[in-house]
Amino acid sequence: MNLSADTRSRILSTARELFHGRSYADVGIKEICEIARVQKGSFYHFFKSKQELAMAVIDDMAEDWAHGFVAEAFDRNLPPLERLDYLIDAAYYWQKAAKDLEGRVPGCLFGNLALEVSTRDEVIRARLNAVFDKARDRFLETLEQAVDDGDIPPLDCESTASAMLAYLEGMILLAKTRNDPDVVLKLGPALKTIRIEKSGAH
Amino acid sequence: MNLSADTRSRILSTARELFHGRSYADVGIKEICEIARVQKGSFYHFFKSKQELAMAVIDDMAEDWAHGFVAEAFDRNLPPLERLDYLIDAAYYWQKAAKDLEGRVPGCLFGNLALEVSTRDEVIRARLNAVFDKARDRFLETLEQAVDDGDIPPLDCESTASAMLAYLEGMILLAKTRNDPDVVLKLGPALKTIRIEKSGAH
DNA sequence: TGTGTACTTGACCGACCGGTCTATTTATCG
DNA sequence: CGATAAATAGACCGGTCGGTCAAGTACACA
Repeated sequence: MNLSADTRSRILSTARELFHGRSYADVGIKEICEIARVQKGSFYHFFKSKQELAMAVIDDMAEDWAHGFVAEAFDRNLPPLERLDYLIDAAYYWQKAAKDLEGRVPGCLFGNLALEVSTRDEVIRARLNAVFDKARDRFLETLEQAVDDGDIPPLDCESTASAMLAYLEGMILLAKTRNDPDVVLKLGPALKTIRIEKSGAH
Repeated sequence: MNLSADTRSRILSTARELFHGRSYADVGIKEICEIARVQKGSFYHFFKSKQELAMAVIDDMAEDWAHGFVAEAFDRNLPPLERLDYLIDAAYYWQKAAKDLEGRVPGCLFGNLALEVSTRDEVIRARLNAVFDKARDRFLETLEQAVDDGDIPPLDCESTASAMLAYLEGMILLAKTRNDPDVVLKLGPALKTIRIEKSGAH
């Protein structure tokens, strides 16, 4: 059980790194196995297909996110608007660290997979969609508290939360295309300016 | 010359549709040739590699963009802020039409390619970067005029222009992941709220 | 009419893809 | 110990990938 659990997690983390650093289609199972020092038979003992591996990778990373820097950034003890600053910082340092290490800004694994795979694989698309929904909920609760605290005038919290998520992904997309993590730092401040008014009151 | 030019453009438009609707890696040269009714030898007479085809597709679409709906949306005779509304509308109808036709929101070809390919292919990445730079310039001139006209208070036009581009791409990414073009419509209004202050005056 | 060039044809190539299969080793537990 | 199942090993499979090539056809201009 111990050894096998280790094998599985070695596959998982290797796949995660490779998918994130390159792309889903570009990384083959053979390569994953070689780097994880696992044989193909073992691989298919734990994952019945590449698609299932992708799902596991998504879940794994979503889990890490939820308990990692996202949890920190969206710390409820922080003033709501300050959380957004933390988030930008975290996103920046993450991309920066990856670039310093690998030479390339890898972007957001979820965004990458979404654009690469979601027209071709409905199952993966749905999973990514769920991850984005959870991320949006973090923005949502932050916005609601900010409104409650009087930090910002009332607005359509749900739409604005989605808009902020979109902006975050857009920034990272641009940073990846420019291969420059500083994009996140430079564009970050605009996150807090994003507003969608309540549809009733315009 | 006429016949061959037709062959080339048939390859180009077929590849464009397929790349946009699915992904770069998922579409093979064989399939492109079959749909374009062209033999492989002819294909390699016009394009010396799949990479070169991708470059041509990017240029082709960027050209169409520049003279198509982007030119209309960024019409200098329109009030600056109104142009942004046009842009959102155009983006929405485009995604909507594609979904009605194919059942899937295809997203933005440039964004799709950027996230799929830019960690692996420096040449394509650079080209996509140039396309984004041009798009940002459209936002830039719009913002500068809006400031000149007194429509909005002075701000860091360049950063804000990039931020708006990021937001546009982010919206489309989300719309694609949700497979719902309405996302663009719902999140569109926030585009105009995006602001990055001049770094001197904060 | 001959000749060079642009274009087309489609068979062919080695490499690699995701995935299968059988045999064998290792851990678990009575 | 013996039995059962979990895990590993790695050869193997059909199919597809991007790309090549030799042979042919169509058309320019002399």
